[in-house]
Amino acid sequence: MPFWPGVVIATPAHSGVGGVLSYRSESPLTPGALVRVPLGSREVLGVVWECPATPPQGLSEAQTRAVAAVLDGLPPLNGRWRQLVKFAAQYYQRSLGEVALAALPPQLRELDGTQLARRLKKRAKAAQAAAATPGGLSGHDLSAEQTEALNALAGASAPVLLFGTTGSGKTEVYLRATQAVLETAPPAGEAPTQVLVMVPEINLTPQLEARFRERFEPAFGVGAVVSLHSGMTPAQRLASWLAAHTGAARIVLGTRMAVFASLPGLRLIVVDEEHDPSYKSQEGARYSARDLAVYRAKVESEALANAPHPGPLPPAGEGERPRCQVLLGSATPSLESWHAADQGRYLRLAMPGRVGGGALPRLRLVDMNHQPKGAAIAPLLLAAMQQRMARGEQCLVLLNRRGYAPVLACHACGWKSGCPHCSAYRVFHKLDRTLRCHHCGFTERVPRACPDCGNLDIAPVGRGTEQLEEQLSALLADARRPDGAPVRVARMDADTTKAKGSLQAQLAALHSGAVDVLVGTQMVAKGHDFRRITLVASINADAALFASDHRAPERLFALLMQAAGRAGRDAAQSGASEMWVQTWHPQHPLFATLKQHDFPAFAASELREREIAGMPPFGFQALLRADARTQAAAQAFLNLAAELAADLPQREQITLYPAVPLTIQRVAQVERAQLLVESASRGALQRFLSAWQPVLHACRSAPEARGLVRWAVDVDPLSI
DNA sequence: CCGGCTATGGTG
DNA sequence: ACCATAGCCGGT
Repeated sequence: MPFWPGVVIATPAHSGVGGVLSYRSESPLTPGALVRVPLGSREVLGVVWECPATPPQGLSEAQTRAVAAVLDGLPPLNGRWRQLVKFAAQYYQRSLGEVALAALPPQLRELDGTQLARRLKKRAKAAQAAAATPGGLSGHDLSAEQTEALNALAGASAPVLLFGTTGSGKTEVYLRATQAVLETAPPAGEAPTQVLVMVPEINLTPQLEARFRERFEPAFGVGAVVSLHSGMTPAQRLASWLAAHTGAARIVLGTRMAVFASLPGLRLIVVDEEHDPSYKSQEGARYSARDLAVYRAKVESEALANAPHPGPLPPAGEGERPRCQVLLGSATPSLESWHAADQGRYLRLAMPGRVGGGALPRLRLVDMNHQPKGAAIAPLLLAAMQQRMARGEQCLVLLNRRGYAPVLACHACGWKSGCPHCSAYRVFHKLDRTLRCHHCGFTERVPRACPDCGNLDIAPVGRGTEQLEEQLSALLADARRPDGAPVRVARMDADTTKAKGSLQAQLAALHSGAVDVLVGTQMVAKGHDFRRITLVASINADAALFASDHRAPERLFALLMQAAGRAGRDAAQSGASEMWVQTWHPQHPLFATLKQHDFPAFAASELREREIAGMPPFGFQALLRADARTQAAAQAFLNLAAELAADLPQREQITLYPAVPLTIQRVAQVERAQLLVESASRGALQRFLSAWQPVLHACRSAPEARGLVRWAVDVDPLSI
């Protein structure tokens, strides 16, 4: 008496109903079990989604093939995990199998049952060797604000938005909240309790991992804390994933991909810097790990593991403490989360003070209209920096542009260093004498003379971190530290940190005091704990003020706030810490709220504008993106898709905008275009997009779209 | 006339 | 997605 398991595999949506393929098996298989199944001429990894005892409709028994192997050494993926995957696939318009398989470590696809058994055995052995040594957890004193936040968190039934200023001790709150969860014994027969902590960038995992290990390994054993991100080797990723899946790992730290980790005992999800755009994936399923974290906590809290659709949450502050909580932390929350808190869907907890009572740096605006022409750094700012260094303090100088100059130009004929493959300029990198395209990677030696007219007078236009480093070194050549030594300027950006270990080395140099001035891109603004920095300067932030992207102001506010947070972390020095911002528009209202460190006022004003414009979080958006050999083909695909949407359900609640080229129209010889889809109703948008999907598949092979390379739907896009 | 590359189709 | 197959140019 055979069974007909429905299996999902890593294929796009058009194959089979919902992407579930039926196979045959002599014994019943548990949903969530991992299997190897034949597909055409090869064998692929799949996840059992259902296992009916009746044959699938419309298929004869002869048309179904037998499951090749069951990876029965592994416990099946539970119903809550499957519900998360199902939701993500539906919401972001991808196939179930694609999302499910992307959520599993890639190495799992290559292992057979025996190899897997060996890995699991190795894992179990390691876990035994690393058994916890009894003992308490070593923690510091908490501030009153931290204590209050933790108490409120303990009773919260809704997602919690921890609005804590830079230096307010959010990480300590995460650690204590984690501790409280891990110390709670699970009900008999249930998996050991687990916590997921997400950070926006791989760079930020090592220091966080160190803090969590230090705090929890003594009590929970080596191996209780694991990381999960794309920078790990396939073997490491598999090991971490298995540890999480089997419950051996109690804490998983990771980037956005970690939201899909199998965590059978999950009781708390922390999303640090929840506003960070890195949580939104930009390829494959374009999911928001922050939004999925909120959804996942809800699913994990459902009483029944296999409940098909989780119900609505009670209002914030009421009802039972959920089985799994979610804690979103930021000094400058996303407007989406802020609005959710305004509406009472999230519980907002504020920590406005800095640990140790230090003050936030004072904002000083430099009006660039009244500065000497061409000066990178205003004289007043330079003088302030010199004073700091004379006192043995450090300065951080932010410029969001790597390389020496964004363009190289010929003064005789007007040639510019354009990229032959992209509609963008190649950046001049002086150190290795190259022109590099930051979009497609195309790199060439800098030409000796203008390639068009042969003129030798080709010169950099604009300024990047390489040049700023050079200029600051020259300007500070005579500056001295208290010990009489010359001042040292260093640079930190993607170019100086890409070698393995170089970021750590640079951070160490800064901590040891070997560096006095650090020039860097936004990378330096993020999370790193700089102790002796008392002055932070932003050299050129204006571009973001007038960008057409409606999210530009909030990103600028977050960046400057975050950068400011690097200053004065050492309470002893914080009295006089300063944030300098050079701008051509000192009267811009953004700076008024920044000066007051008044994020709530900034958020309120941004939200008012969003509401008037029907923008998120008041309206809902999706993008249909197309890449093609020609711009015409890309737009033809989009226009056809729009035309053929005429009779789709919910069409009257949807606005389809005309197809337009992207700002950077061509990248790596591919022309790019997009079409904005808008609706006042999230549900209507969802139903429309689902119905549109088969139309889009059909448009793919339309003659006018000849040359189409690929297309994708981006739900809740970050930039439009 | 075979081989390599790109376009098209199918997978249970 | 991945793989297989069919269709178009170059060496011989």
